[in-house]
Amino acid sequence: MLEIRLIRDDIDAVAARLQKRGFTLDIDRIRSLEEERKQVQVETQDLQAERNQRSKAIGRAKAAGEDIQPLKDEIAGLGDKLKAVSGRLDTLQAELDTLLLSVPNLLHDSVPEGLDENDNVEIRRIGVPQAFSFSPRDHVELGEALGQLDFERAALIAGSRFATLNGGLARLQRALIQYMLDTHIEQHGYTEVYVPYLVNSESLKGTGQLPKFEQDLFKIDGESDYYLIPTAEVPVTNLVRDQILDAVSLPQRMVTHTPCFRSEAGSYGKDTRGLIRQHQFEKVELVQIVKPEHSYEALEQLTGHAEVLLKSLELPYRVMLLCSGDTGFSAAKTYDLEVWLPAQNAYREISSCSNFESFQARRLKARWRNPETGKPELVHTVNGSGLAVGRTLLAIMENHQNEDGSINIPAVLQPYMRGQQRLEKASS
RNA sequence: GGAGAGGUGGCUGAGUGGUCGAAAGCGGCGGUCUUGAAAACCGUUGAAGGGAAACCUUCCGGGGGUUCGAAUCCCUCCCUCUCCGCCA
Repeated sequence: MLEIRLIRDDIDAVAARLQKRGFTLDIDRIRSLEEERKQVQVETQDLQAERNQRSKAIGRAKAAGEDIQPLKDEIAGLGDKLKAVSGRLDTLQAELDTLLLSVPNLLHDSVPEGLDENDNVEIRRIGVPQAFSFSPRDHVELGEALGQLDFERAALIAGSRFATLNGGLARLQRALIQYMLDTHIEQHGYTEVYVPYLVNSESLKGTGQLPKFEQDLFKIDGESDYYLIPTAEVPVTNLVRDQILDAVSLPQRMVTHTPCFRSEAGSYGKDTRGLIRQHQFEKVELVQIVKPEHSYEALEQLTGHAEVLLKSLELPYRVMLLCSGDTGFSAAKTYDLEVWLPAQNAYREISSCSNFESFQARRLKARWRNPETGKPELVHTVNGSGLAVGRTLLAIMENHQNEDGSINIPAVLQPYMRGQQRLEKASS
Protein backbone atom coordinates (compact mmCIF):
# COMPACT_ATOMS: atom_id res chain seq x y z
CA MET A 1 0.00 0.00 0.00
CA LEU A 2 1.23 3.45 -0.86
CA GLU A 3 1.16 6.30 1.57
CA ILE A 4 -2.04 8.27 1.11
CA ARG A 5 -0.15 11.47 1.83
CA LEU A 6 2.15 10.84 -1.09
CA ILE A 7 -0.85 10.42 -3.35
CA ARG A 8 -2.57 13.49 -1.98
CA ASP A 9 0.52 15.65 -2.29
CA ASP A 10 1.43 14.84 -5.84
CA ILE A 11 -1.04 12.50 -7.42
CA ASP A 12 0.17 13.18 -10.95
CA ALA A 13 3.74 12.19 -10.17
CA VAL A 14 2.56 9.02 -8.45
CA ALA A 15 0.30 8.19 -11.38
CA ALA A 16 3.19 8.68 -13.79
CA ARG A 17 5.41 6.31 -11.83
CA LEU A 18 2.65 3.69 -11.67
CA GLN A 19 2.12 4.02 -15.40
CA LYS A 20 5.70 2.83 -15.79
CA ARG A 21 4.57 -0.61 -14.68
CA GLY A 22 1.39 -0.46 -16.70
CA PHE A 23 -0.98 0.50 -13.91
CA THR A 24 -3.39 3.33 -14.51
CA LEU A 25 -4.35 5.20 -11.38
CA ASP A 26 -7.93 6.48 -11.29
CA ILE A 27 -6.95 10.05 -10.47
CA ASP A 28 -10.39 11.62 -10.73
CA ARG A 29 -12.00 9.03 -8.49
CA ILE A 30 -9.34 9.41 -5.81
CA ARG A 31 -9.45 13.17 -5.97
CA SER A 32 -13.20 13.34 -5.55
CA LEU A 33 -13.23 10.69 -2.81
CA GLU A 34 -10.47 12.51 -0.97
CA GLU A 35 -12.18 15.84 -1.27
CA GLU A 36 -15.44 14.53 0.13
CA ARG A 37 -13.63 12.53 2.78
CA LYS A 38 -11.91 15.60 4.07
CA GLN A 39 -15.11 17.61 4.26
CA VAL A 40 -17.13 14.81 5.85
CA GLN A 41 -14.37 14.07 8.33
CA VAL A 42 -14.25 17.67 9.52
CA GLU A 43 -18.03 17.67 9.80
CA THR A 44 -17.99 14.41 11.78
CA GLN A 45 -15.30 15.60 14.13
CA ASP A 46 -17.08 18.88 14.78
CA LEU A 47 -20.26 17.04 15.69
CA GLN A 48 -18.30 14.67 17.92
CA ALA A 49 -16.65 17.58 19.66
CA GLU A 50 -20.03 19.19 20.27
CA ARG A 51 -21.49 15.96 21.62
CA ASN A 52 -18.54 15.48 23.95
CA GLN A 53 -18.81 19.00 25.26
CA ARG A 54 -22.53 18.83 25.88
CA SER A 55 -22.35 15.41 27.46
CA LYS A 56 -19.73 16.64 29.85
CA ALA A 57 -21.94 19.64 30.68
CA ILE A 58 -24.78 17.24 31.48
CA GLY A 59 -22.46 15.28 33.69
CA ARG A 60 -21.47 18.39 35.57
CA ALA A 61 -25.09 19.55 35.92
CA LYS A 62 -26.12 16.17 37.23
CA ALA A 63 -23.30 16.17 39.76
CA ALA A 64 -24.47 19.60 40.90
CA GLY A 65 -27.98 18.23 41.34
CA GLU A 66 -29.51 20.34 38.61
CA ASP A 67 -32.31 19.31 36.29
CA ILE A 68 -30.67 17.86 33.21
CA GLN A 69 -33.80 17.37 31.12
CA PRO A 70 -33.54 20.76 29.37
CA LEU A 71 -29.95 20.03 28.43
CA LYS A 72 -30.95 16.66 27.05
CA ASP A 73 -33.66 18.28 24.99
CA GLU A 74 -31.15 20.67 23.46
CA ILE A 75 -29.05 17.77 22.24
CA ALA A 76 -31.94 15.92 20.62
CA GLY A 77 -31.26 15.18 16.98
CA LEU A 78 -27.52 15.54 17.26
CA GLY A 79 -27.06 11.81 17.61
CA ASP A 80 -28.92 11.05 14.38
CA LYS A 81 -27.06 13.73 12.53
CA LEU A 82 -23.75 12.37 13.75
CA LYS A 83 -24.71 8.82 12.85
CA ALA A 84 -25.54 9.88 9.30
CA VAL A 85 -22.34 11.81 8.77
CA SER A 86 -20.01 9.27 10.34
CA GLY A 87 -21.71 6.52 8.37
CA ARG A 88 -20.90 8.41 5.21
CA LEU A 89 -17.33 8.85 6.41
CA ASP A 90 -16.98 5.12 6.99
CA THR A 91 -18.25 4.42 3.49
CA LEU A 92 -15.84 6.88 1.94
CA GLN A 93 -12.92 5.56 3.94
CA ALA A 94 -13.75 1.99 2.97
CA GLU A 95 -13.91 2.93 -0.71
CA LEU A 96 -10.58 4.70 -0.52
CA ASP A 97 -8.99 1.77 1.31
CA THR A 98 -10.25 -0.71 -1.24
CA LEU A 99 -8.88 1.45 -4.00
CA LEU A 100 -5.51 1.90 -2.31
CA LEU A 101 -5.16 -1.80 -1.52
CA SER A 102 -5.21 -2.61 -5.21
CA VAL A 103 -2.57 -0.05 -6.18
CA PRO A 104 0.84 -1.69 -6.77
CA ASN A 105 4.11 -0.50 -5.28
CA LEU A 106 6.22 2.23 -6.83
CA LEU A 107 9.28 0.95 -8.64
CA HIS A 108 12.83 1.77 -7.68
CA ASP A 109 14.68 4.05 -10.09
CA SER A 110 17.07 1.28 -11.06
CA VAL A 111 14.27 -0.87 -12.49
CA PRO A 112 14.48 -0.90 -16.29
CA GLU A 113 11.37 -0.08 -18.29
CA GLY A 114 9.78 -2.91 -20.16
CA LEU A 115 6.61 -4.81 -20.91
CA ASP A 116 7.22 -8.40 -19.90
CA GLU A 117 9.88 -10.99 -19.12
CA ASN A 118 11.50 -10.42 -22.51
CA ASP A 119 12.63 -7.00 -21.30
CA ASN A 120 14.30 -8.24 -18.12
CA VAL A 121 17.97 -7.42 -17.87
CA GLU A 122 20.66 -10.03 -17.30
CA ILE A 123 22.96 -8.85 -14.52
CA ARG A 124 25.40 -11.73 -14.40
CA ARG A 125 25.77 -15.30 -15.51
CA ILE A 126 27.53 -17.84 -13.32
CA GLY A 127 28.68 -21.30 -14.31
CA VAL A 128 28.87 -22.91 -17.70
CA PRO A 129 26.22 -25.39 -18.84
CA GLN A 130 27.73 -28.83 -19.18
CA ALA A 131 28.32 -30.10 -22.68
CA PHE A 132 26.71 -33.54 -22.75
CA SER A 133 28.13 -36.27 -24.95
CA PHE A 134 24.59 -37.62 -25.22
CA SER A 135 21.20 -36.06 -25.53
CA PRO A 136 20.21 -35.02 -21.97
CA ARG A 137 16.86 -36.29 -20.76
CA ASP A 138 14.41 -34.23 -18.83
CA HIS A 139 13.74 -34.88 -15.16
CA VAL A 140 10.43 -36.61 -15.79
CA GLU A 141 12.04 -39.22 -17.96
CA LEU A 142 14.95 -39.58 -15.57
CA GLY A 143 12.81 -39.80 -12.46
CA GLU A 144 10.35 -42.25 -13.91
CA ALA A 145 13.15 -44.43 -15.26
CA LEU A 146 14.64 -44.50 -11.77
CA GLY A 147 11.24 -45.48 -10.46
CA GLN A 148 11.43 -42.64 -7.97
CA LEU A 149 9.10 -40.04 -9.49
CA ASP A 150 5.46 -40.76 -10.21
CA PHE A 151 2.86 -38.35 -11.54
CA GLU A 152 0.20 -40.96 -12.25
CA ARG A 153 0.00 -42.10 -8.63
CA ALA A 154 -0.19 -38.46 -7.54
CA ALA A 155 -2.98 -37.78 -10.04
CA LEU A 156 -4.86 -40.72 -8.57
CA ILE A 157 -4.35 -39.52 -5.01
CA ALA A 158 -4.93 -35.82 -5.60
CA GLY A 159 -5.11 -34.71 -9.23
CA SER A 160 -3.01 -32.96 -11.81
CA ARG A 161 -0.02 -30.82 -10.82
CA PHE A 162 1.00 -33.15 -8.00
CA ALA A 163 3.89 -35.57 -7.80
CA THR A 164 5.05 -38.38 -5.56
CA LEU A 165 8.70 -39.08 -4.88
CA ASN A 166 10.09 -42.21 -3.38
CA GLY A 167 13.37 -43.70 -2.33
CA GLY A 168 16.52 -41.77 -3.17
CA LEU A 169 14.77 -38.87 -4.83
CA ALA A 170 12.52 -38.28 -1.82
CA ARG A 171 15.56 -38.39 0.40
CA LEU A 172 17.49 -36.08 -1.89
CA GLN A 173 14.73 -33.51 -1.60
CA ARG A 174 14.91 -33.73 2.18
CA ALA A 175 18.70 -33.44 1.99
CA LEU A 176 18.33 -30.28 -0.07
CA ILE A 177 16.02 -28.74 2.50
CA GLN A 178 18.41 -29.51 5.35
CA TYR A 179 21.39 -28.29 3.40
CA MET A 180 19.74 -25.01 2.47
CA LEU A 181 18.52 -24.35 6.01
CA ASP A 182 21.88 -25.22 7.55
CA THR A 183 23.74 -22.98 5.13
CA HIS A 184 21.58 -19.95 5.85
CA ILE A 185 21.64 -20.53 9.59
CA GLU A 186 25.33 -21.31 9.95
CA GLN A 187 26.91 -19.17 7.23
CA HIS A 188 24.48 -16.32 6.59
CA GLY A 189 23.25 -15.51 10.07
CA TYR A 190 19.58 -16.35 9.71
CA THR A 191 17.39 -17.53 12.54
CA GLU A 192 15.27 -20.56 11.76
CA VAL A 193 11.55 -20.12 12.36
CA TYR A 194 8.62 -22.49 12.19
CA VAL A 195 5.28 -21.04 11.16
CA PRO A 196 1.67 -22.00 10.38
CA TYR A 197 0.91 -23.30 6.88
CA LEU A 198 -2.64 -21.98 7.15
CA VAL A 199 -3.08 -18.25 7.52
CA ASN A 200 -5.99 -15.86 7.82
CA SER A 201 -6.98 -13.23 5.31
CA GLU A 202 -5.47 -10.41 7.37
CA SER A 203 -2.02 -11.92 6.94
CA LEU A 204 -2.49 -12.26 3.20
CA LYS A 205 -3.66 -8.67 3.02
CA GLY A 206 -0.54 -7.64 4.91
CA THR A 207 1.89 -9.12 2.41
CA GLY A 208 -0.19 -8.11 -0.61
CA GLN A 209 -1.71 -11.38 -1.88
CA LEU A 210 -5.17 -10.13 -0.94
CA PRO A 211 -7.44 -8.59 -2.03
CA LYS A 212 -6.12 -8.73 -5.59
CA PHE A 213 -4.85 -12.26 -6.03
CA GLU A 214 -7.40 -14.46 -4.30
CA GLN A 215 -7.69 -16.64 -7.40
CA ASP A 216 -4.08 -17.81 -6.92
CA LEU A 217 -4.81 -19.20 -3.46
CA PHE A 218 -6.35 -22.31 -1.99
CA LYS A 219 -9.02 -21.29 0.48
CA ILE A 220 -10.14 -23.66 3.19
CA ASP A 221 -13.86 -24.28 3.00
CA GLY A 222 -15.87 -23.73 6.17
CA GLU A 223 -16.40 -21.19 8.88
CA SER A 224 -12.74 -20.50 9.52
CA ASP A 225 -10.97 -17.80 7.56
CA TYR A 226 -8.04 -19.98 6.44
CA TYR A 227 -5.94 -20.14 3.31
CA LEU A 228 -3.07 -22.48 2.49
CA ILE A 229 0.12 -20.43 2.26
CA PRO A 230 1.33 -19.75 -1.30
CA THR A 231 4.77 -18.94 0.16
CA ALA A 232 6.34 -18.75 3.61
CA GLU A 233 6.75 -15.03 2.99
CA VAL A 234 3.19 -14.66 4.30
CA PRO A 235 3.46 -16.18 7.78
CA VAL A 236 7.08 -15.13 8.32
CA THR A 237 6.67 -11.49 7.35
CA ASN A 238 3.51 -11.36 9.44
CA LEU A 239 5.60 -12.17 12.50
CA VAL A 240 6.21 -8.42 12.74
CA ARG A 241 2.64 -7.30 12.03
CA ASP A 242 1.28 -4.71 14.46
CA GLN A 243 4.64 -4.33 16.14
CA ILE A 244 6.93 -1.49 17.04
CA LEU A 245 10.37 -3.07 16.95
CA ASP A 246 13.37 -2.02 18.94
CA ALA A 247 16.08 -0.48 16.75
CA VAL A 248 18.68 -2.90 18.14
CA SER A 249 16.58 -5.89 17.03
CA LEU A 250 17.13 -4.91 13.37
CA PRO A 251 17.94 -6.32 10.98
CA GLN A 252 15.93 -9.48 11.57
CA ARG A 253 16.96 -12.33 9.32
CA MET A 254 14.66 -15.32 9.29
CA VAL A 255 14.68 -18.56 7.34
CA THR A 256 12.14 -21.31 7.17
CA HIS A 257 11.18 -24.32 5.13
CA THR A 258 7.53 -24.79 4.27
CA PRO A 259 5.41 -26.43 1.67
CA CYS A 260 3.70 -23.89 -0.59
CA PHE A 261 0.31 -24.23 -2.22
CA ARG A 262 -0.79 -22.43 -5.36
CA SER A 263 -3.94 -22.88 -7.36
CA GLU A 264 -2.16 -21.96 -10.62
CA ALA A 265 -5.46 -20.72 -11.96
CA GLY A 266 -4.85 -19.08 -15.30
CA SER A 267 -1.75 -21.12 -16.03
CA TYR A 268 -3.60 -23.88 -17.87
CA GLY A 269 -1.39 -25.54 -20.42
CA LYS A 270 1.74 -23.88 -19.01
CA ASP A 271 4.46 -26.15 -17.67
CA THR A 272 2.06 -29.05 -17.43
CA ARG A 273 4.89 -31.54 -17.64
CA GLY A 274 7.07 -32.28 -14.68
CA LEU A 275 7.86 -30.66 -11.38
CA ILE A 276 8.15 -27.07 -12.59
CA ARG A 277 4.66 -25.91 -11.75
CA GLN A 278 2.92 -27.85 -8.99
CA HIS A 279 0.02 -27.13 -6.66
CA GLN A 280 2.27 -28.17 -3.79
CA PHE A 281 6.01 -27.64 -3.55
CA GLU A 282 8.71 -27.22 -0.94
CA LYS A 283 10.54 -23.95 -0.55
CA VAL A 284 13.15 -22.48 1.76
CA GLU A 285 12.40 -18.81 2.25
CA LEU A 286 14.58 -15.94 3.43
CA VAL A 287 12.96 -12.90 5.02
CA GLN A 288 14.67 -9.78 6.29
CA ILE A 289 13.12 -7.00 8.34
CA VAL A 290 15.41 -4.00 8.02
CA LYS A 291 15.79 -0.28 8.60
CA PRO A 292 14.76 1.65 5.50
CA GLU A 293 18.26 2.91 4.73
CA HIS A 294 19.59 -0.63 4.54
CA SER A 295 16.98 -2.35 2.42
CA TYR A 296 18.79 -2.19 -0.93
CA GLU A 297 21.97 -3.42 0.64
CA ALA A 298 19.88 -6.22 2.18
CA LEU A 299 18.41 -7.12 -1.21
CA GLU A 300 21.86 -7.56 -2.74
CA GLN A 301 23.03 -9.53 0.26
CA LEU A 302 19.98 -11.81 0.34
CA THR A 303 20.23 -12.46 -3.39
CA GLY A 304 23.84 -13.45 -2.79
CA HIS A 305 22.76 -15.85 -0.06
CA ALA A 306 20.51 -17.65 -2.51
CA GLU A 307 23.26 -17.68 -5.12
CA VAL A 308 25.68 -19.41 -2.74
CA LEU A 309 23.44 -22.48 -2.90
CA LEU A 310 23.36 -22.63 -6.69
CA LYS A 311 27.13 -22.30 -6.87
CA SER A 312 27.75 -25.01 -4.30
CA LEU A 313 25.27 -27.32 -6.00
CA GLU A 314 27.18 -26.75 -9.22
CA LEU A 315 24.18 -25.45 -11.09
CA PRO A 316 24.71 -22.82 -13.82
CA TYR A 317 22.43 -19.83 -13.41
CA ARG A 318 21.94 -16.20 -14.26
CA VAL A 319 20.66 -13.23 -12.30
CA MET A 320 17.91 -11.22 -13.94
CA LEU A 321 16.75 -7.77 -12.95
CA LEU A 322 13.03 -7.73 -13.62
CA CYS A 323 11.75 -4.91 -15.79
CA SER A 324 8.91 -2.60 -14.80
CA GLY A 325 6.23 -4.71 -16.46
CA ASP A 326 7.37 -7.98 -14.92
CA THR A 327 7.97 -6.84 -11.34
CA GLY A 328 5.35 -8.17 -8.95
CA PHE A 329 2.57 -6.13 -7.40
CA SER A 330 4.16 -5.54 -3.98
CA ALA A 331 7.81 -5.27 -5.00
CA ALA A 332 9.83 -2.14 -5.68
CA LYS A 333 12.68 -4.13 -7.20
CA THR A 334 13.15 -7.82 -7.93
CA TYR A 335 16.00 -10.08 -8.97
CA ASP A 336 15.13 -13.49 -10.32
CA LEU A 337 17.67 -16.28 -10.20
CA GLU A 338 17.26 -18.54 -13.20
CA VAL A 339 18.82 -21.98 -13.27
CA TRP A 340 19.96 -23.73 -16.42
CA LEU A 341 17.79 -26.66 -17.49
CA PRO A 342 19.56 -28.62 -20.22
CA ALA A 343 16.47 -30.52 -21.33
CA GLN A 344 14.62 -27.26 -21.90
CA ASN A 345 17.76 -25.61 -23.20
CA ALA A 346 16.74 -22.58 -21.16
CA TYR A 347 17.16 -20.75 -17.89
CA ARG A 348 14.15 -21.04 -15.56
CA GLU A 349 13.25 -19.16 -12.41
CA ILE A 350 14.38 -20.85 -9.20
CA SER A 351 14.35 -17.88 -6.84
CA SER A 352 12.81 -14.45 -6.71
CA CYS A 353 14.34 -11.85 -4.40
CA SER A 354 12.52 -8.60 -3.77
CA ASN A 355 12.68 -5.40 -1.82
CA PHE A 356 9.18 -4.29 -0.87
CA GLU A 357 10.39 -1.12 0.84
CA SER A 358 7.55 0.05 3.11
CA PHE A 359 4.75 -1.36 0.94
CA GLN A 360 4.13 -4.46 3.03
CA ALA A 361 5.13 -2.75 6.26
CA ARG A 362 2.42 -0.15 5.82
CA ARG A 363 -0.22 -2.83 5.35
CA LEU A 364 1.23 -4.82 8.24
CA LYS A 365 1.73 -1.83 10.53
CA ALA A 366 5.24 -3.15 11.05
CA ARG A 367 7.33 -0.38 12.52
CA TRP A 368 10.51 0.30 14.43
CA ARG A 369 11.31 3.11 16.81
CA ASN A 370 13.87 5.39 15.24
CA PRO A 371 16.14 6.60 18.05
CA GLU A 372 16.90 9.76 16.09
CA THR A 373 13.29 10.89 15.98
CA GLY A 374 11.94 8.83 18.88
CA LYS A 375 9.00 8.03 16.63
CA PRO A 376 7.70 4.77 15.21
CA GLU A 377 8.58 4.50 11.52
CA LEU A 378 7.82 1.81 8.96
CA VAL A 379 10.41 -0.92 8.44
CA HIS A 380 11.35 -2.27 5.04
CA THR A 381 10.81 -5.90 4.14
CA VAL A 382 13.00 -7.95 1.83
CA ASN A 383 12.56 -11.58 0.93
CA GLY A 384 13.53 -14.27 -1.51
CA SER A 385 13.52 -17.97 -2.09
CA GLY A 386 16.63 -19.67 -0.97
CA LEU A 387 15.69 -21.80 -2.93
CA ALA A 388 12.59 -23.34 -4.47
CA VAL A 389 13.36 -26.93 -3.51
CA GLY A 390 11.32 -28.78 -6.14
CA ARG A 391 12.91 -26.81 -8.93
CA THR A 392 16.35 -27.29 -7.42
CA LEU A 393 15.75 -31.01 -7.32
CA LEU A 394 14.84 -31.18 -10.98
CA ALA A 395 17.75 -28.91 -11.88
CA ILE A 396 20.12 -31.31 -10.14
CA MET A 397 18.58 -34.26 -11.94
CA GLU A 398 18.93 -32.67 -15.34
CA ASN A 399 22.34 -31.04 -14.89
CA HIS A 400 23.99 -33.91 -13.08
CA GLN A 401 22.61 -36.83 -15.09
CA ASN A 402 24.75 -39.55 -16.60
CA GLU A 403 24.20 -41.39 -19.83
CA ASP A 404 22.96 -44.47 -17.98
CA GLY A 405 20.22 -42.45 -16.33
CA SER A 406 21.87 -42.24 -12.93
CA ILE A 407 22.27 -38.90 -11.23
CA ASN A 408 25.36 -37.57 -9.49
CA ILE A 409 24.67 -36.17 -6.06
CA PRO A 410 26.49 -32.85 -5.51
CA ALA A 411 29.28 -33.15 -2.97
CA VAL A 412 27.68 -30.76 -0.49
CA LEU A 413 24.59 -32.96 -0.28
CA GLN A 414 26.41 -36.23 0.20
CA PRO A 415 26.82 -35.79 3.97
CA TYR A 416 23.04 -35.54 4.14
CA MET A 417 22.76 -38.79 2.13
CA ARG A 418 25.05 -40.97 4.22
CA GLY A 419 27.81 -40.41 1.69
CA GLN A 420 25.78 -41.64 -1.24
CA GLN A 421 27.24 -40.32 -4.48
CA ARG A 422 24.70 -41.27 -7.09
CA LEU A 423 21.02 -41.94 -7.49
CA GLU A 424 20.52 -45.19 -9.37
CA LYS A 425 17.64 -47.41 -10.17
CA ALA A 426 18.55 -49.93 -7.54
CA SER A 427 19.13 -47.38 -4.84
CA SER A 428 16.35 -46.45 -2.47
C1' G B 1 -16.53 -31.15 22.95
C1' G B 2 -18.43 -29.58 28.36
C1' A B 3 -17.78 -26.05 32.76
C1' G B 4 -15.55 -21.69 34.59
C1' A B 5 -12.15 -17.16 34.70
C1' G B 6 -10.04 -13.40 31.95
C1' G B 7 -8.27 -9.85 27.70
C1' U B 8 -6.76 -2.16 30.00
C1' G B 9 -0.53 1.92 27.86
C1' G B 10 6.66 -1.06 26.88
C1' C B 11 5.47 -4.37 31.41
C1' U B 12 2.62 -5.27 36.18
C1' G B 13 -2.05 -3.68 37.48
C1' A B 14 -6.47 -0.24 39.37
C1' G B 15 -10.81 1.43 37.33
C1' U B 16 -18.37 -1.41 36.92
C1' G B 17 -22.21 4.87 33.39
C1' G B 18 -20.04 11.24 33.58
C1' U B 19 -14.02 16.45 33.42
C1' C B 20 -10.91 8.66 32.17
C1' G B 21 -6.40 8.46 27.28
C1' A B 22 -7.17 6.10 31.78
C1' A B 23 -4.65 5.60 39.15
C1' A B 24 -0.30 3.38 41.07
C1' G B 25 4.24 0.76 40.50
C1' C B 26 8.16 -0.83 37.23
C1' G B 27 10.76 0.43 32.89
C1' G B 28 12.37 4.54 29.36
C1' C B 29 13.90 9.70 28.68
C1' G B 30 15.45 14.65 30.78
C1' G B 31 17.16 17.24 35.09
C1' U B 32 19.05 18.20 40.37
C1' C B 33 22.89 16.09 43.37
C1' U B 34 27.95 13.54 42.32
C1' U B 35 34.91 13.56 40.15
C1' G B 36 31.86 9.70 37.66
C1' A B 37 28.17 6.12 38.63
C1' A B 38 24.42 4.28 41.92
C1' A B 39 20.71 5.86 45.31
C1' A B 40 17.32 9.76 46.32
C1' C B 41 14.34 13.70 44.54
C1' C B 42 11.82 16.61 40.49
C1' G B 43 9.88 16.52 35.70
C1' U B 44 8.55 13.82 31.47
C1' U B 45 7.04 9.43 28.76
C1' G B 46 1.18 5.46 24.06
C1' A B 47 -0.68 5.15 18.89
C1' A B 48 -3.47 6.86 14.52
C1' G B 49 -5.97 10.78 11.74
C1' G B 50 -7.12 16.11 10.52
C1' G B 51 -4.79 21.10 10.88
C1' A B 52 0.36 26.06 9.22
C1' A B 53 -0.56 26.27 14.34
C1' A B 54 -3.62 26.63 18.58
C1' C B 55 -6.18 22.63 18.88
C1' C B 56 -9.73 18.83 17.59
C1' U B 57 -11.12 13.61 16.72
C1' U B 58 -10.46 8.29 17.34
C1' C B 59 -8.40 4.03 19.98
C1' C B 60 -9.07 0.17 26.94
C1' G B 61 -9.04 -7.78 22.15
C1' G B 62 -12.38 -7.20 17.00
C1' G B 63 -17.32 -5.89 15.35
C1' G B 64 -22.30 -4.27 16.52
C1' G B 65 -25.96 -2.17 20.05
C1' U B 66 -28.19 0.75 24.43
C1' U B 67 -27.40 5.97 26.30
C1' C B 68 -27.14 12.98 26.19
C1' G B 69 -22.57 10.33 27.67
C1' A B 70 -19.43 3.51 27.50
C1' A B 71 -12.96 0.94 29.50
C1' U B 72 -17.48 0.29 32.52
C1' C B 73 -24.19 -2.18 30.45
C1' C B 74 -26.11 -5.71 26.28
C1' C B 75 -25.16 -8.96 21.77
C1' U B 76 -21.56 -11.40 18.81
C1' C B 77 -16.82 -13.07 17.23
C1' C B 78 -11.57 -13.90 18.35
C1' C B 79 -7.78 -15.02 21.79
C1' U B 80 -5.58 -16.55 26.69
C1' C B 81 -5.85 -19.34 31.29
C1' U B 82 -8.01 -23.36 34.78
C1' C B 83 -10.76 -28.03 35.32
C1' C B 84 -13.09 -32.35 32.78
C1' G B 85 -13.41 -35.35 28.26
C1' C B 86 -10.99 -36.77 23.69
C1' C B 87 -6.60 -37.02 20.83
C1' A B 88 -1.07 -37.02 17.13
